Amino acid sequence: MGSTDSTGSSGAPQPEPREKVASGQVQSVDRAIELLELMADAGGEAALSELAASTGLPLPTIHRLMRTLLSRGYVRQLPSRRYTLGPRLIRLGESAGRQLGAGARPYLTALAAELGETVNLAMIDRDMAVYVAQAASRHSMRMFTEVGRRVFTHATGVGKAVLAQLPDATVLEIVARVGMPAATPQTITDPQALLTELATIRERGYAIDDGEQEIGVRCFAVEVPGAPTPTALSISGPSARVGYDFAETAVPVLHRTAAELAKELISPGA
Amino acid sequence: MGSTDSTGSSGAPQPEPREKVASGQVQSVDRAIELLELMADAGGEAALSELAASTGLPLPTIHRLMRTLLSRGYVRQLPSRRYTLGPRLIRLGESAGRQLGAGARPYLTALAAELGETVNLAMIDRDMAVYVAQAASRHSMRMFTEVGRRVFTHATGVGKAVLAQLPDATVLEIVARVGMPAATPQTITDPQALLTELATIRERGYAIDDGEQEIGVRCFAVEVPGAPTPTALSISGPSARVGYDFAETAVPVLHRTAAELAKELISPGA
DNA sequence: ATTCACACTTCCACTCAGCGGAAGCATAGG
DNA sequence: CCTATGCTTCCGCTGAGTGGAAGTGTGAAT
Repeated sequence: MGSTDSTGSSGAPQPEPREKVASGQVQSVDRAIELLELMADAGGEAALSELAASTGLPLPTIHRLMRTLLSRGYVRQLPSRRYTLGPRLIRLGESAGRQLGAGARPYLTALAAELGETVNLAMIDRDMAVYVAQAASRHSMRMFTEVGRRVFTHATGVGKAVLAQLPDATVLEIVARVGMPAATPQTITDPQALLTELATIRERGYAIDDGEQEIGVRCFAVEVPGAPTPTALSISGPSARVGYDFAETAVPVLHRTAAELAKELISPGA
Repeated sequence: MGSTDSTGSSGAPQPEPREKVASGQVQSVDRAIELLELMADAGGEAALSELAASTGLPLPTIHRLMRTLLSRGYVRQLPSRRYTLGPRLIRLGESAGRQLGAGARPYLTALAAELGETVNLAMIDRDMAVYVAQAASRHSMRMFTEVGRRVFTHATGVGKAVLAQLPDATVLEIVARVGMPAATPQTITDPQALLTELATIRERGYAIDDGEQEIGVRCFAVEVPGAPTPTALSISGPSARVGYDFAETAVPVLHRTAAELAKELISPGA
């Protein structure tokens, strides 16, 4: 992205660039996606008029787009005429998750088995980090997988490991957009402190999250080098079990696995 | 696919009705969705030219659509320039799943606890049944949830319970489109036999799947009456534990829960 | 029971977004 | 180095998409 901007200097009688769809893209598709996202933000349900209010688009336009989504099963319509996200999206999401976590799973499972703690793979999605695969340790078998969950980048191991792959300017843009809320007293909440931390991470070769996301949980994370989308691999567990000495064992294994994962992600099945 | 073929004979200058998008819908959105679906069918990954071949659309058109999806994170692009489904879809699918299984989960969990077997909620999606929520029994804790999985309607308890809510003509259309492959020797593979079975289900008030999907697994399923999309609730387990006498206990509870679910699905949180 | 108000849906003519043929680039293979 | 293949950009034409206005249904108020 970051395409047609910053060159607003010329005094040409520009007809107001605004926040239009980046050129070379399809307006109606972009709008349809915006509607889906809005519904997701609203908890998966919305009325037509609510969508109109949020987007500023005229009702007939939205209605037509929703009809299209409806016929494809991407949204459903309740008897109250309100819309909800549809069953077909589950399938797509599953497929995407499988694709992303595809070759990854065996590596993660092996890693979790070897180190005995929970392993996560996450990549950046807009301004957040999204978990795309997980191998749980036997200790904490959770009913609900974390896959699909989005977390702030500044407050998690994987998040910081991902940010460390980006230029500082981009990092600042991200935190400017989404902010840096504190999840715990340990969370980094200052942009400059974050940049310093990222420099340390690049130097050291791995990120540490020491109760910054959840008190009592420590996490070591490394980048997956050369992944198509900035990606990170982490291992985490209770501070009691996951001490700093644990890093000496874990980090080399993480790096090795990350390198293998990189190959797998770039040319699947190769 | 199968679009502009076979009718090469007539010399009439017919503007060719074809398999157009139903009127009042948005062509480009429909096409974008088709691309996503194709990618999912192809295992989550495809090259531009493959998509062109499958859809019959010209390359530039597809390229533009993919660019839009790309910028929204609905697809990613590998260094090989091939496309894969993107991380953002996971989030959407999660949200859709949460929405669909929303109020349902507590009911399912209670039901699973009360009856001690795995409970599933499924709804129809095109020509298949898709699981939208599950509460597993303690017996068989699976690593991978079944949520999102799509199954044939004719070979499963939930499937048949869903079909029983549809007119025979619609049922025949569905099986004509997707066929009736046998999952086990018990699977119903004849359309007429299926219609007879559905009549029995409507009469009896619940569906039985006796090893038709998987040998040794029995399942009782009831419709969720008045759901916006035809939906069914089932309980299933090994034939050894789930005998026919079990139905006497289970079915009334299933019916009661289904009725409660119906209310919940129609007006969430009410 | 009747009216009113609101929200959704359909209609239709204008027009600009989207389309796709053709030309331009990269990248892999010879 | 050259060729082949497949992706990407360009650009003028046009019909798909748009959105104002009118219609319809539903639920609340009187």
